[in-house]
Amino acid sequence: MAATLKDVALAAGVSIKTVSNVINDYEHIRAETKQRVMEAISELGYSPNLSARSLRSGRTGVIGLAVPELSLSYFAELADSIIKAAERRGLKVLIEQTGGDRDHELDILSSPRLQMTDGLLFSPLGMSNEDAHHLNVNFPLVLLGERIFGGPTDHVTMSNVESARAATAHLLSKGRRRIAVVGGHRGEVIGSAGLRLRGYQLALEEAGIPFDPDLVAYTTLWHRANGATSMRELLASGVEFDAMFGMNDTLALGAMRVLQEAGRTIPDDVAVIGFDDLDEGRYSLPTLSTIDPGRDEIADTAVRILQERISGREGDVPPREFETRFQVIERESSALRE
Amino acid sequence: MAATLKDVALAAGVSIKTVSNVINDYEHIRAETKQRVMEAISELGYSPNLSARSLRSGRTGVIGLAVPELSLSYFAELADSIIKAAERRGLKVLIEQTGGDRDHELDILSSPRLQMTDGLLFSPLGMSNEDAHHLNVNFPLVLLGERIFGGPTDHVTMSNVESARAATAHLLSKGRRRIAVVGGHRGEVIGSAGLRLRGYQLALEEAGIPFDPDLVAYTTLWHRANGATSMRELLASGVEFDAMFGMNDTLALGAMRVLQEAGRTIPDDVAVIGFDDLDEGRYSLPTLSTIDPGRDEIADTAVRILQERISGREGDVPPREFETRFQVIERESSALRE
DNA sequence: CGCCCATCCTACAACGTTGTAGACTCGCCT
DNA sequence: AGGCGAGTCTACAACGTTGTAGGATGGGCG
Repeated sequence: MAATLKDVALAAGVSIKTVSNVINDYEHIRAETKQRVMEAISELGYSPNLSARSLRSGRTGVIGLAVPELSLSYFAELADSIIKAAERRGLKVLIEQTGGDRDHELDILSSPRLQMTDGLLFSPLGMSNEDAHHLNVNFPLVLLGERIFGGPTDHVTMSNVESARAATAHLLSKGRRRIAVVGGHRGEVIGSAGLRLRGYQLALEEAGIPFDPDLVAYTTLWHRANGATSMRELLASGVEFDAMFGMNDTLALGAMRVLQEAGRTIPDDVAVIGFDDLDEGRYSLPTLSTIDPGRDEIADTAVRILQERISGREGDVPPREFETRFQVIERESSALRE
Repeated sequence: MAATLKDVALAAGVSIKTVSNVINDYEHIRAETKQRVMEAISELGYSPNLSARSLRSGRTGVIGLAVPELSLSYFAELADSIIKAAERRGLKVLIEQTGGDRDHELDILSSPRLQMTDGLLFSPLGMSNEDAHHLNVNFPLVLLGERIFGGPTDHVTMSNVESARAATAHLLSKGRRRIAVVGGHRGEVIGSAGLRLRGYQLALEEAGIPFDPDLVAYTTLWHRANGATSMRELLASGVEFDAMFGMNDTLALGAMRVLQEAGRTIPDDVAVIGFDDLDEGRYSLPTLSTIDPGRDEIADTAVRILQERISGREGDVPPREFETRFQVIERESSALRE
């Protein structure tokens, strides 16, 4: 059906290798020959068979991206950034959803299906630091996220502790002293929840405010529903607070909704800040203060170093850690006179 | 590096074709031989080279999905559903972002890069009905969305007219008579905006209410910002209305936010309904009434018929149109005594 | 004049897989 | 006994591409 090098070669009266050379911009070709080949190519509508090319070269030009779910806005926006970054580097992205499930994640690391790709950007949620050794795979892998640190691969992550500290400090700077936290994971030390909670505690410590465990609401997932439920629990518990730090924007928005239902005014009664800088927070009522974790920078760095590993130039460079710059974004939900 | 059939064959003391047969579950193999091969396979950690396989078979097991942007929640949730539907059928999904740009869209239809896939799910935004002939491509293609009707390919779409009519009828049933519309596209007949506006008009007609052009706010894109801007314009224009139909949830949420800023109570002053059933609308304040367009059904149907076309069993079946079932979902933003 | 080198092109093999054709062994039927 | 079909396995070619080795031509230089 589709034209091959052979067809073009026949039409142009040259060998297939010459056609291949034309396509690959080989230098030493007579202008006239080149022209003739080009004409044959466009006449036959030839375009190279990528499977064959990749069989020969060992490269597919495709990278895999494994995330929990695209319906979680954070990962949708991350995927968006990554696809754009990959496009700038001539790569395509194949997306795999793990559902945040550990078994599914481990599956992907060992699955042969992934061989249609040159490397993998991997953002686990179910795996924990003890699973780090599973990252020892024989294909290029760049780890994203906050579940595993010190693993055997390159790792790109946001500055969780620092930025959570800045978020908390921001609320403190508004005169708030009783800051609730929504989204903790019980017992977690490493992982977004653990790290961000640590940042929160550090900020309190700096301000000389004792940590009150009753102010922390724990959730399993970080969906809107969990934010809502957590906030209901906090309110029911009767604990007092004048601010809230949502471990991500989605949680914060879910919680904010419940706060308002309960008649609390934001930011006057409760000042709120989230984390992730989702587009959604720009149009909520009130607009949501947040941490911009530098998503584009994460995407760009991740794709760049994955490509470096794929090209093999860095063969024996030891695993590297990258932390991106963050920024506190003040919007209405925390806009109080300082 | 990686083991090949040859290595396995050598280790098991059989021909490579026998190994291939074992892998492909060929019937007539002695149990003992099979066992020996299996052992060699797991010992060497062999897994088939998909590029070679796809060169031989002409299939990659990957389908493409071209959408405007994943950061638009609707497309993120659509992609989520499609990836899941594809997984159920043993397919992987490669995602391409067009930015809703016509040139980029046309590019994809002619691009050789797509040859790493067996077929394409294509959701254009920039192309219009006059571009329909560009869909005449030599690879399996299933069209999604509302930009092009009657094109040369299979098409899966939601019931735009019917569901917009139902949405409008819902507001009418709440006693509302002046229903503003946010998200019109000037002059558009075909396309989500055109069709949904038509549904709106049909509902009015049925209720014997004259159509007032001043109630329609036009936008270019359907982002939150556009919903917000449109609503500001409507308010500034001084036109009176007691309800609003947002052509999608994102617009509705952006507009709702402005309405509330302006001191209007929802749903008492203005009843609101959107379109898409985004997760976000479940946790907004107030929660957003909407149309569930049957996203999972769209995804499932689209992947199914694409796979049918890929398998070629339907060689000469003419292009088919599929319309999914929709549902009106009433939430707080339109919850009035009837 | 003869040699060498650059230019331009070609033949062939190889990447790892699967389809095709066929070899060989049995047991069973005629 | 001979033939036939089913079961088991193998050799070979082919998918479309690119790397390698090398052939042919012509110009420059000793």
